Amino acid sequence: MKRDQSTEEKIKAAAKKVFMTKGFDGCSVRDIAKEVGSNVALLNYYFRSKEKLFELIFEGAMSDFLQSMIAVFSSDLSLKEKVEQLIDKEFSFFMEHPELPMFILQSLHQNKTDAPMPSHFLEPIANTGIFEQFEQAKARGEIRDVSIRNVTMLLMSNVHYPFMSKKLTKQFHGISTEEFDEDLKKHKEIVKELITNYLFISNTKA
Amino acid sequence: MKRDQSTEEKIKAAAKKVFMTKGFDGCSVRDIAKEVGSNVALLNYYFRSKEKLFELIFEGAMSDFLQSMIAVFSSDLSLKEKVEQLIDKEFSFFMEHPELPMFILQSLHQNKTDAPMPSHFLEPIANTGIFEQFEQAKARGEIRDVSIRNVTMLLMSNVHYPFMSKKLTKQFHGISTEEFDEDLKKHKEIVKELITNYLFISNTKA
DNA sequence: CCAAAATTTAAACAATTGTTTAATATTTTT
DNA sequence: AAAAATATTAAACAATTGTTTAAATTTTGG
Repeated sequence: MKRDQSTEEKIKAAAKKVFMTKGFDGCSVRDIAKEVGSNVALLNYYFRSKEKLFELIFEGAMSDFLQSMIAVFSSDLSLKEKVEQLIDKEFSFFMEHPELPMFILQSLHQNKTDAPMPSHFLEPIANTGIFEQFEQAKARGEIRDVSIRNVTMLLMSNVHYPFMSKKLTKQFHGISTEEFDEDLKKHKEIVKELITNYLFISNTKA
Repeated sequence: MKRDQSTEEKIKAAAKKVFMTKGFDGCSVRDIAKEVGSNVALLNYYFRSKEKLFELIFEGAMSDFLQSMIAVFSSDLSLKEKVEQLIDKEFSFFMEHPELPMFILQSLHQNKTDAPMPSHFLEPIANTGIFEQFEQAKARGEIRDVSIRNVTMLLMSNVHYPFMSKKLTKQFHGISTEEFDEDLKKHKEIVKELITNYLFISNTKA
């Protein structure tokens, strides 16, 4: 029955590349077919429609997007160490996949996938016990009385946004990609210090 | 010659609305015409092409986007007051125009406008003297030895991102719009405290 | 090796895209 | 009020869109 896995995979890889850079509306199925080096009909043969193919790519991207968190949360580190590791790991992950945050947010923004986030995305995170660890640290007075939702917003803002704003930032300051990458590295360190200093009470003064 | 200003303005308003929500690729000129309640040919009569119309809307959006900063920077407040005011003003501005950050970053991301940012955008900001004020404060040891580029990245991340990530955040935490807006208000206060505490040396301890 | 199944292709489909043309309507100028 | 300029419309344009059809090719299983 199944002859060659690689064609289906080649299409997925091409679709990912094209969708990521141009967005769902910004490309045609022929753009993807050209990237594969093949025919348009082949895409529908394997994936039924452009929309179905996109949903597949999006789900994969969302999975990658959240996956990088889970490894950190699953470890048995202290909360502070987890926060620091999360920032480190997220930055190196997005350094490898800089288009990911924009792709995810843009796709959600334009209702390209209006279904609520499936529980199989969220449950693995909840299962790490990170939320309980957070509440316990709060109960012990180790961290500020701030909601985990606000900490999440803080973390995501500072970790995702820089990768989304590369063009704006470069133009705004008139800097090169190299200078921007330097700023990025420095930003990571600032964010780490900033957030741990804010969140962890006993450590506001070294 | 000019008979009625309102048609041209009506088209601009409709185009702004449609482009903002759907993006350049996500809408057709007929979508805009329908929003105006008129004909497709009329758009090209006034604006020559979809692309030209978009560039106009984009420039206006970018102008609004940067304008809200300039008022704050032009005042004769202290640097700390300016930072606090900037965060306040930016938040209330984006509360009124929540789609703006996503529209700007997405448009730049997809090279919908590849021209470098015109100097008439940047110069008004430089002319406020904010950069000099920053360097002087640094020389006097009032603030940390951190580049203004990194402070900018910090501010933009925390001010823009929350408005871009509304759908992701709501789905992630399974919360309502009202709850999200509450988080937003709290986020603003956190960011203000966080950044001033980090940046201004003498004020790390109240 | 041969038939059946799976894969790949080229071509066609109707619908939609941005733009233009040419005719009609409205306003302005004289 | 006549003429000129401006504004608005409907219709058509070729190109591109996502999808389907049907034929050709390749692979698989007996």
